[in-house]
Amino acid sequence: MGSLGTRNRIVELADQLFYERGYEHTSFADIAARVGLSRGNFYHHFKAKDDILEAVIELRRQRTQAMLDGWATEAPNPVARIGRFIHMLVMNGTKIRQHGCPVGTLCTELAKLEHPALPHANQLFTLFREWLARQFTELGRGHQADTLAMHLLARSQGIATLAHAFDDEGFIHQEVELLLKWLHDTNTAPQTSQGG
Amino acid sequence: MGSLGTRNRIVELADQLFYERGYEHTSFADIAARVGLSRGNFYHHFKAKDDILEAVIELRRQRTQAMLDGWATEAPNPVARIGRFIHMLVMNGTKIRQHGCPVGTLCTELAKLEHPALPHANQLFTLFREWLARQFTELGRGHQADTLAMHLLARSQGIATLAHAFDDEGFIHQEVELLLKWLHDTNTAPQTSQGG
DNA sequence: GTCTATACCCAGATAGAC
DNA sequence: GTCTATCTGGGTATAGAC
Repeated sequence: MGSLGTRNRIVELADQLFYERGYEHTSFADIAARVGLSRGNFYHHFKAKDDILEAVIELRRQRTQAMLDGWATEAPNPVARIGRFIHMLVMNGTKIRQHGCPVGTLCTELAKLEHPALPHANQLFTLFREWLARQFTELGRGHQADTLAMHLLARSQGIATLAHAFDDEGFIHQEVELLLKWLHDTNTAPQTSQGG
Repeated sequence: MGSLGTRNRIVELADQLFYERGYEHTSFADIAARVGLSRGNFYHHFKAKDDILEAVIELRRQRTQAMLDGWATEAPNPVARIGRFIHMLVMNGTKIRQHGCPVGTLCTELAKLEHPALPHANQLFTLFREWLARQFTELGRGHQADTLAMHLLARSQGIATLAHAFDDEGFIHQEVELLLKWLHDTNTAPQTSQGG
């Protein structure tokens, strides 16, 4: 219990630091200081830095899955569920302005490092992609569900990147309105249109 | 001339390495090895790593400006000019798939590092933003030119991020088609619409 | 202008006492 | 399980010979 608690605390705080400062820029000393542990004691819980990264990604994966499951049960229909995804940009607006999208920034960094954990991190994107595609399929858009999912994912990524770079919250709201309009049009337009 | 040539070579190759591996992950040794210089000799040209970064950003700024100037003279009208911007995603598709957008990935990394060169790097975004806004203004969209510019910039960023993460070239082509359609619709739709 | 040698620091990682 | 002390490597940066 004590051990598990400490381990969980490490992963929790490493998760925050990796998001705020990036993976490479976060040192053991940084995490240890925030947890309140000595550096030496660290290796009792994790043999290597890569192991902490894997644990952090796994934590994010589980939380993302739980969030998507929650949306799937709370929201009454696919349009409302996709609306929850879009609304996430507003809900997390402050964090996004400060640190960008946690998924996008991590995957981009790991790709540049050619880090072996990259495929694991990309699963976070895939989780959203497949969940969104499932919603579009339920809307009768099965033949282009993945295309629509990728389109929405890309729009969200771009919004997060620019809101971060320009530290602009109003921009998020503008773009969220456009996305909701797109979602509506996509559902009422002829089935051959992909939106845009 | 010898000195200037070496300095330019350093900046040129540092530019490539920062794009491929990221700024923090690129060491002096990496650059020196690619240039064919000893580490010691490096400090004859640049006192600190930050100085190389500034020089790289300045190089990119000048090249971006020259590219935008070129588009402004080559393309006969604003729509064609904006089309050049969109087409950049296809032209640089291979690099984008491998390393992402050079502007977006640099700004995101420097933001996480809280690096003092971040405002300088953000100028690269601003260069595109203002150039695009000018094109929309010429199309009679002055009252929402900046909004449209930001929208297009965000779409491009998102496309680059996902093409990078999923290493997917077909996705770029799909999305470029949607962007061209959006550009067309934006020009024919009533002036109150912001596109989407 | 270019090199070798080296100082210096901080990171990841280990050993072993308590 | 936690600590201090320490090793090792790689990074930035400097000094000084050629």
